Amino acid sequence: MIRPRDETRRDELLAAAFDHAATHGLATLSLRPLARAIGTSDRMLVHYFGTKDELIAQMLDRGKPSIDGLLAASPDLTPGALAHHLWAQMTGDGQQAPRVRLMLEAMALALHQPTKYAHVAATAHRGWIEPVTDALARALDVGHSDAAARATLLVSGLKGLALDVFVTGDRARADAAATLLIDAATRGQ
Amino acid sequence: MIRPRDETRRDELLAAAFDHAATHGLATLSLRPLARAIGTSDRMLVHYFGTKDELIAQMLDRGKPSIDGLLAASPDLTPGALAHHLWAQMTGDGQQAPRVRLMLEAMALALHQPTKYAHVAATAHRGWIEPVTDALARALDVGHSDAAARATLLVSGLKGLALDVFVTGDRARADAAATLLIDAATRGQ
DNA sequence: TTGCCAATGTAGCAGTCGCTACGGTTATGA
DNA sequence: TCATAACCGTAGCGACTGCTACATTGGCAA
Repeated sequence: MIRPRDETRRDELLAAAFDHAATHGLATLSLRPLARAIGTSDRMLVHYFGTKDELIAQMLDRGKPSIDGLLAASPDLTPGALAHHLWAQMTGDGQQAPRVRLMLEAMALALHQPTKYAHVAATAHRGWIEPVTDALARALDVGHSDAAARATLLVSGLKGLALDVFVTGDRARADAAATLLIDAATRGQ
Repeated sequence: MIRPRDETRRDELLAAAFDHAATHGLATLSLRPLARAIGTSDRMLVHYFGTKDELIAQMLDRGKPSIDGLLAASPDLTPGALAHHLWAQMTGDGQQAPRVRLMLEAMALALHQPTKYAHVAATAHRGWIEPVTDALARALDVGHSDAAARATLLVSGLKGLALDVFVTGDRARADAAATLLIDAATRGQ
């Protein structure tokens, strides 16, 4: 190869595209407005990513590891405290909430466009379920299958509650439900 | 008025459009393919409904998944048994599942297109939360606020789990999580 | 230095979008 | 009966879609 690809520029564009999608949504995403917003052209997005679908797949893949940081950042907290922290991050004003919204949108779009979104949505979703399963299995000293059920209750249940709070804005009701859910998922035996 | 509007035809078209949207999704819905599929023309959809957005709003309003029927049909079941029945209906092959999927999609789309979907999504959502709150308050003899938290956990939590099972296909893990969730939501105090 | 190829701009293609203008047909209340 | 408005087909508008062809520039390796 005479001249290597500019991977740095590519990563910059992917990050900017992800941020844009996280705040503006996937369903209405189109190349020209996206490119204009992040300071490039549709021509270049196709140049770096091939197709729009490929760009979306790589964007969603990029947003996946965000839960590892949360789990690793506070290894000494109890599972319950960690889960409450997770819930606060999912529904708060930080940078996690837009990612959660993006994943929820991807999962919902996968319902009727499986070939386009199902794989990336499932991959991204498992990227949350599996680390939480491992963490719960360790912290609660339960079997893998029990831990998987608890992790599913935590991650998917909290996602449903997050959707509720995003749409209805009724935070108090959702907080109470989240507390019930976290108790159930982290209770011994 | 010389000739009255044909409300019958309008209702037929609305029902057919709803069925089509429930199986093919909202995000990619467009007038021409929809019209072709239900035996009319985009011209007539605009004639009867004014705009595409108005058609969508009326479709979602019409197709609110009806939990009332489920609650009224089996008034003698325990809340736990009712909730398991609800879970089976949401994720099964009956006619509730497509409606649930449509509502999930509408809620997800409302995240980033609030003016277009938020009202219908929130309305449909409250149409589930409130009856379940009342039913739980009666059956468990708990206060309204406690019942609201439990109802939220049930309805929104199960929606999150349903999204999980739709996307990952891992029904066993989701069923186990649903059982944990239902226990937590219906346990006495 | 030179030759290759990534990077990037400009135009444009074929298709779809929501929606409308126009005109003809049909049913119905007056 | 007849005027009027609903009904409905055909055609098309302007905007947008993902994507591509073509040309030019510029940096790196040989």
